[in-house]
Amino acid sequence: MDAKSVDPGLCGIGEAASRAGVSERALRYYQELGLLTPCARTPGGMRRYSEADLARVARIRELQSLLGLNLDEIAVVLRSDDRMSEIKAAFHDTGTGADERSALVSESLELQEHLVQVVRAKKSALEDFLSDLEARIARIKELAGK
Amino acid sequence: MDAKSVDPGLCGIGEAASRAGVSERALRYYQELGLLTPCARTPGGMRRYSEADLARVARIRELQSLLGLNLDEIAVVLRSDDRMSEIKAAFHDTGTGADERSALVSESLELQEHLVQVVRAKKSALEDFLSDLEARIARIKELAGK
DNA sequence: TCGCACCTTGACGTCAACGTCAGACAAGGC
DNA sequence: GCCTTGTCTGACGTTGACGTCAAGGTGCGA
Repeated sequence: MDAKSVDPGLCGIGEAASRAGVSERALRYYQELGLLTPCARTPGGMRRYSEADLARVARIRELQSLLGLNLDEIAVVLRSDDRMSEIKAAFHDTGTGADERSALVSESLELQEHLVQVVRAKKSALEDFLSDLEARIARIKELAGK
Repeated sequence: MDAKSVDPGLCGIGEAASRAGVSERALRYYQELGLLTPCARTPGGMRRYSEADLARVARIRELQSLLGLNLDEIAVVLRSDDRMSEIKAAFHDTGTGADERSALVSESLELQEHLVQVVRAKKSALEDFLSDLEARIARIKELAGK
């Protein structure tokens, strides 16, 4: 092991925060809630974040701002995601029982499809809102004369 | 005035709250922030809400949940709405100067068009999110075998 | 090995958007 | 007039999502 002990592609909490556009406190808070555990620590105990970790932060922010979910609800979604990649990783593993596995898959599927319903509802509500807004604008322009 | 002194179509804060799907406290709070002043009070000082008031509450909730605006931002939007109806009402009134009026109109127009930009951005972000979600689901279904 | 920037874990503070409670007044049927 | 139910105005409490310190450890170039 003559390579640097610090893996390349991993960064500290400061850079992670600025690259993800959140505060360091937010990252520690997400960890507190079990939303995001940095992929590694240095021997001295300092957090190291990977690209995947940063992507996860982006997902969290998206679920927050786009769907208006709170962090507890986001935890549910993320945990389901994690189960899925777990299953995908161990897909050919005979260790996990087939029925148990399919139960997890269908559970996850259900959650994702529920999420789709939520997003679709939000989207159509947004479209209604948008056409209403445009009607308003048309009336204002009309009022503005010519 | 032999009619009941309480106008029909107006309701107290309790009914207003339950019909609007919010708490009484929320209605009082919106009033505190200048978002929604009930159209009338009884001689004894009790709030009376009209249908228009209830529609305004619905608008507030829409701006909150759909666009994720906070109540201060919502206040700006609503105030602009109010200015517009004011202007529409006094459109043929010679009292308001033409230049002042057109200034208000274009100011309001600007705000509404900014809002449209926000909504469009949100909508397209939501569409991206949705197609991502559907791709996920497809993969899960594939994984689920047949 | 020193220095300094970066990081650690508590622990308390903050802000928005209400929730909740107390004590008193209002409305309307009997 | 009385009683019940609804509502009033403060005023303090709560919750989520962090912000902000304090007191100390870590990493690493000079």
